[in-house]
Amino acid sequence: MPNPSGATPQPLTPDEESLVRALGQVMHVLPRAIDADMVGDRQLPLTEYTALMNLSETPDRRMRMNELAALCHLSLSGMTRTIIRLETQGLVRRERCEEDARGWNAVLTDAGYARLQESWPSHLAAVRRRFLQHFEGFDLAQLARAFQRAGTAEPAD
Amino acid sequence: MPNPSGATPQPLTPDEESLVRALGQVMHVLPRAIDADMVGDRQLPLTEYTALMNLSETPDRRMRMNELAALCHLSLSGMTRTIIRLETQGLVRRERCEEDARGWNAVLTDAGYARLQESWPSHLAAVRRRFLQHFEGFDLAQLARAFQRAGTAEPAD
DNA sequence: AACCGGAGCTTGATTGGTCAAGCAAATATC
DNA sequence: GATATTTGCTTGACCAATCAAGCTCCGGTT
Repeated sequence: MPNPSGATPQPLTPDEESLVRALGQVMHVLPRAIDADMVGDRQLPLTEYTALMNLSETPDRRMRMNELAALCHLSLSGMTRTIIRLETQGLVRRERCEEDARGWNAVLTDAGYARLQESWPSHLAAVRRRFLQHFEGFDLAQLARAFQRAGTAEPAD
Repeated sequence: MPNPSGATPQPLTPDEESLVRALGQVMHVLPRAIDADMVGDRQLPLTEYTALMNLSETPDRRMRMNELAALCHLSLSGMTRTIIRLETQGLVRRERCEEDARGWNAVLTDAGYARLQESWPSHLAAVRRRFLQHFEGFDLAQLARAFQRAGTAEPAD
């Protein structure tokens, strides 16, 4: 706790304040909006989409639960549950891991791959329309680096 | 992704891609991190903090459920439940609205105000440390405007 | 003045996530 | 090589949010 008792810290400047508020709003609105676009379009909730996406980017369309969870920003148990949902839809199948019998691979099925192909354009369109569009003229790379820093759990200080 | 057959839309540029990914990470990590900082510090989860905050910014420390829900980016029922949690901690009290007997006001109690005073510095510090710090040198006002546009549910197109 | 239609809020059911405990396989230690 | 520890994943209990249905009250019609 950076502020030892007593003195109140410097408040935010108006610009800082509105940035923080706007980010709060975006964090709330954006996932729902993208989700809605996709559900309306190709019935894949964002979490499930992300899982399929990450699987598809792998050479043999399979990944260990641990790794997949990390890439999807999900807890391991959250991942288990997501994969179960996908499995019951036939979009993913689970196989025991050969070199470690404790481990499982989530494997993208052909149906899953097909579904992803269907969903991909509408996801992409939503991301552009809802987000990227508003950052034309910005230095995206610089912005991306700042967000990467902010997304890294522990600031070094 | 793996770009298959037919007329597929233009994929994202690498910079766009990393911005989107980084934003995804931030949206996941940041609320949890701030929440953790605060819980460790002054036991106020972010949602409840936001509610108290908004109440405190009002001239008479009270607000109708509807309005409060909107400001907290919460559904009305979500707001009801949050206020109930706060009420059982004695930080907020509910009063029937005078000019409309259907309505309720959430009212910040003295205890609530005190608790907010305690929490405020650590919240502020967390926001700075976890977020604002990484945007030094940026044009914050411009950035805020872009986020405001992105946070407005329907893009005009 | 009795009646609707709709507004303001709460409640019930469901969802999608978390954390903690459990189980089975792997690895380290003796 | 037997036992203890650790790892990988699942399961159970819980929690905070959502939506849809319900209740109460308002206000305009007639």
